[in-house]
Amino acid sequence: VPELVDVEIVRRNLQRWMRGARIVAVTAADRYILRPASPATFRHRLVGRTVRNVGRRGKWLRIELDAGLGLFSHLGMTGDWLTCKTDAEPDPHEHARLELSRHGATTTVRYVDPRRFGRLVASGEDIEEWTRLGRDPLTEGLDAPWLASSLASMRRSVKEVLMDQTVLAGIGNIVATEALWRARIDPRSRSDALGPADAQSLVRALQATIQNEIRHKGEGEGRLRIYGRAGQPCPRCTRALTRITLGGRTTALCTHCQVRRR
DNA sequence: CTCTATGTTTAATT
DNA sequence: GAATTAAACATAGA
Repeated sequence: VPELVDVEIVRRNLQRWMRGARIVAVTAADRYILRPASPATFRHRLVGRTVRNVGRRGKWLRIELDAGLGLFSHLGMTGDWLTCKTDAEPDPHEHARLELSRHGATTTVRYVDPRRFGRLVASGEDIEEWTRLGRDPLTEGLDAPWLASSLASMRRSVKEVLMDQTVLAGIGNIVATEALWRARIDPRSRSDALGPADAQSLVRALQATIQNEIRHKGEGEGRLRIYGRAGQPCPRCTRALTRITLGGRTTALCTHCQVRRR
């Protein structure tokens, strides 16, 4: 459940379930996922706190509590927050459960994450992973001159820059792959070889891809044009899509209509 | 059995 | 030193 649009949907759910509620009980024991790693310390920081708001930057969630505390949550590859009945049996991959009370009504939410790449951080101040995030395309918007200067200041491939969370917060492998196809830019192009027109194309492509994700949320993968479709015809020029590895991530592209900038 | 996976960090290699 | 690549983390599914 990992790219920005999915995380935003989780944020809205959490906001609805938790805002204004008091945390009356916490169950959590996974020293790999929790920070601080001590489950007792982690639990004690949360119990008794009231949820003021649920925020998001990129792929990070921040459940804002009273007393200046925050519960930061990254979903990794397979993390998700769900609501369940208070007496529900633990899910096999459940790693945290919060019981909340609001106007006498009880709500239970739980964090489920089969691969356990996610993190839950209970902290009295904003964590570094949060503060060093770059611009969030959904909440802060994008503009071409800013992206152009960001691209020009780096010497990595354009795809790696798009996925750099300190530049753009929330862009993952799917959105980066799709947006570069829409913008007709070869993902291997060095970012400092892109000009203002390329930046403008990319801004539009990113916005279109993200809006398409919002529109088709929960509709499976039919929404994607080239991600995971290597070997199949390019939807634009019908030539077979190629598969490469870039920055350690699988990338689909059309070597015919995505032009490499030099 | 092998390969791959929406993420991120760290170690190793070039 | 910089840049690229591999490995690591855990688990499920094709």
